[in-house]
Order: sequence, then C-alpha cells, then structure tokens
Amino acid sequence: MEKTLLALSRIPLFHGLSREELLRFHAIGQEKSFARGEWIFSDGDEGEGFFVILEGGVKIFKLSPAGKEQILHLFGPGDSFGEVAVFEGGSFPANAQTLQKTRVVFFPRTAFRALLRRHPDLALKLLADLSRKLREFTLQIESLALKEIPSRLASYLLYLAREQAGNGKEVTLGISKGELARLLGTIPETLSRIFGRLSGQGLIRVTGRRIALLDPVGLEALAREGKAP
Amino acid sequence: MEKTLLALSRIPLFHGLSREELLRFHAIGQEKSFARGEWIFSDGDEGEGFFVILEGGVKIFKLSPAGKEQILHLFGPGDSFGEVAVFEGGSFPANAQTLQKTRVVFFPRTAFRALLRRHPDLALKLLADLSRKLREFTLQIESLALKEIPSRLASYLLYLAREQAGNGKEVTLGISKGELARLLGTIPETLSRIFGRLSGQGLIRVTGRRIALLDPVGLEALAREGKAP
DNA sequence: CGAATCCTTGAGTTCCCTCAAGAGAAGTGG
DNA sequence: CCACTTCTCTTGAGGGAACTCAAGGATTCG
Repeated sequence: MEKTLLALSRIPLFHGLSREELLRFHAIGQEKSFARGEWIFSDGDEGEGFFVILEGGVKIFKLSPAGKEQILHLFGPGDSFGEVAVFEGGSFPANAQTLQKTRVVFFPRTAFRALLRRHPDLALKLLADLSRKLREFTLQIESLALKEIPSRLASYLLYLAREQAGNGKEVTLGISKGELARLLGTIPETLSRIFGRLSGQGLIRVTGRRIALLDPVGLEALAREGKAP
Repeated sequence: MEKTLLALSRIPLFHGLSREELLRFHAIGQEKSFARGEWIFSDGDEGEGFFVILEGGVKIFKLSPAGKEQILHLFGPGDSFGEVAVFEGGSFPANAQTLQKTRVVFFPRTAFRALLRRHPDLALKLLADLSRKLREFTLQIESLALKEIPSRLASYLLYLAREQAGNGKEVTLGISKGELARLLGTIPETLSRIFGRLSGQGLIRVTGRRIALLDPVGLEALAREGKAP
C-alpha cells in the first residue's frame, strides 16, 4: 500500500534511495501490527528477518531463568531491530516486546540480503547502524560494570536531557520507573531509594515521570564517577 | 610485501576474494607491529581506520575514572577491531592494548570505505562480523546483569571447553587470572575465592592456568543459574 | 469508586568489594 | 644455578551497596 511506501521513505535507513529503489524494498516488506505488551520474538527464535518500526515502541531484553529482566535497547519509530539474525547465526539473541501499540515493517532475510548486494550505500548505512548499536553496548557495559546505580541514573538523565533538548532542564521519562530500573540493571525498590537520595541532595526534583535537573553540574560529576580499581 | 598478502588471504574477512581483489586491499593496508602491553588506541581517539590481527593478541576494554577495568573483547589472529570508528561516529569507543607481541594490518577509513562499495560480498561479511560482536555483547550484558560471578565463571569455562574441543574436559586459560577477573567484571581476590569454592564443590580442579572440568553437568547447571527477579 | 498497577518505605541479609599481608611463580642478572 | 626483584595469586577480616521480603501508599483506569 502507498501509505507504507511513504512511511518507508521517512526511515533514516532508506534515506537517499530513489523512488524506484524504495519500491523494491517496499515490495519485499510486510507490514505488521502489535498490541501493547505483545511479544514480537523470543530469545533463540529462528530469525527469518528483521523489523523497522513505523509507529510505537519496542524493548529488547534478556531474561534470567528466575525471571529477572535486563533491557538492552529501547526503540522507537525509524529504528530497526533483529538485524543480527539476518547477518549471522540465524537466531535472535534476545527478546522483543512492544511497549505500546506498534506498527512495523518486516523484511524477510533472504530477499533483503539479495537486494542489499545491489545497494552498497544501504550496506554502508546498515554498517553504520550496527556500529552505533555496538557503541551503545560499550556504554551499557561500562555502565553496568564500572558505575554504581546513582551514577547510571545520572548518566541516563543527562542523556535524556540531550535528547529532549530545550525543555529547560526538565526531562520526561518515556517509560515507567519499573522499566527504567530494568534498563539500569536494578530493581524498582533500589531505583526509588536513589531518586529519593538524589532529591535530598538537591540534584533533582521528581514529579511523577517528570524530572527537573536542578544541578546539572553535580549530575555530570555523579555521572562521571566510577568504581575503584 | 608478499608476506602480508599471504597473511591477508588467510583472514576470514577476506576469504573468497580473487587474487586481484586481495591486491587492492593489500595496497591500502599498512602493517604495524606492537610490543607486549602497548596501547594501540585509547577510548575517544579519532579513529582513522581499523585493524586486523595477523599475529598476537589484543584486549579491548573500558576504564573507570578510578582505574577499574572491564574487558569487552579478547581478539587473536584473524580478528578485526576498531570497525565502529570506520562506519559511525569517528572515534574509538574503548581502549585497545596488546597482550603479547602483535602484528596487525591497519586499513585507513576512507580508502577502505571506497573499496568496500565495490565489494558487496565483503560488506555482507562485515555485517556478519559486526552482528557476531553484537551477539557477544548481549551475552556479556546478560552475564554482567543477570548472573552472579560463579555462574559467569562456569559459563566462561564451558565456552573455553567448546573452543578447545577435544582436550578431554580440561581447558587452558589463555590469559592470566587477573585478566580473567577483569573480563568477568570482578577482581582477582573474588575470582580466586570462587575458584576455591568451585574446587571444594568438586566441579573443577585448578592447576595454574589449566582447569579440569570434573563435573560438566554441574557446571552447566551453575552457568544457567540467574539472578532472581 | 473500586481494582489493579505502580511506586515507596522499612528491616534484614547477602554478595562482593576494600584493605592488608603473605605465598607462590616467573623472569633477570650475577 | 641461585639470589633477586617483580608480578601474580591467595587468604583473612571487615564493610558497604544493593537485593529480598513485606507491607503500606499513590496513581491509573475501567
């Protein structure tokens, strides 16, 4: 349908493609819709292709056998996920679940790879895309291994402030505090205590999902703190 | 020199290239040598290109301001590293240091990208390469966030057993126990205690850098253990 | 307005780290 | 080959950050 074609043209991955090229990708893409909280795929599933988000939000996460969750990525419109299974190994390396009502385009592995061979520019864009994800993972590993939780939270708040530039030093969490805990590698109880502690120190003020960054300099210092050797 | 050309042909990334194609990559590659413990690049450095290891070993790692180290990758002959800076962002996302005397080939960013456009097969190989690294990172994040240290160690020992297949359930650490601690996200003291505990439980026997896996089934169970929700 | 979810707060525990010191292994030079 | 330094590893005692368990408040939503 035409609607999807227009949507595809707005996806960064496909920027710069001619209308004709776009049509080829449109021809192999399949639009799919998911309700809030639906599973798109599970860790270890055979990956028959990858996804590009048109609308909504998706979390990519790992689960421990006992059910503890670690969020790896939060993705929104224009982001792609599941590429790993297309280019290597064949199985998805984590779980994917929607955070809201979500529309995606699914690109089947074989058809996409065949098309990719004839579009070196797109291959370079995908290389950049995977590289960005690798870079984000290095930051997440650094966060998990080398920072304490208050420092991880400060880093995340400053990251949000950069994303939501111009909000006058106030950021809005796009996710619940429970999800945020699972993104930062902790649990809601601990996160709640740390919100309280940082508020007590005058670094932030918490009003529901809105966080006022009262002392950006102090937060920067906290974000930079790391564990001892 | 001819020697490097032969070495290039043995690198998985360049498998399947014709002699002529190989010569083009050989033409832009620069061989470099490093002594043991030398820094190849630092976190945040401008990345003018990437590296392929001919001989030796390299660790990629992050440092906290206080000097705590987290190893992200250990690479050996045939492995490449530093690609992230070639395709996105321009700076290296972590530090790289040799573990032994090491020879590498350096491919300058611009020349490599230009060449890559004309070799879609190589682009697909690089996509597979980056995808494998993304998959490994998901495992490492899972390990750091969802497993306790004994479980991380068991996972690593079983991973080594798979790599060093056929050694009759005995593996050899390719790195010092100190490095292993920094790979698993802990410190030598803790690792030493856990080696002791697992030995006491009859799961392993430690003789210097050689570890006998006395109870693979028990180790599998330990490796699968995860933190509670 | 009640149910369900999300969040907060408290008390107790645990895993792992810090600090400190000694034992062992490995490489160096006489 | 042996004393030497140097690096690596082990062991002990103590402390702290974060987790578990439990229950009460606050939102949200039908």
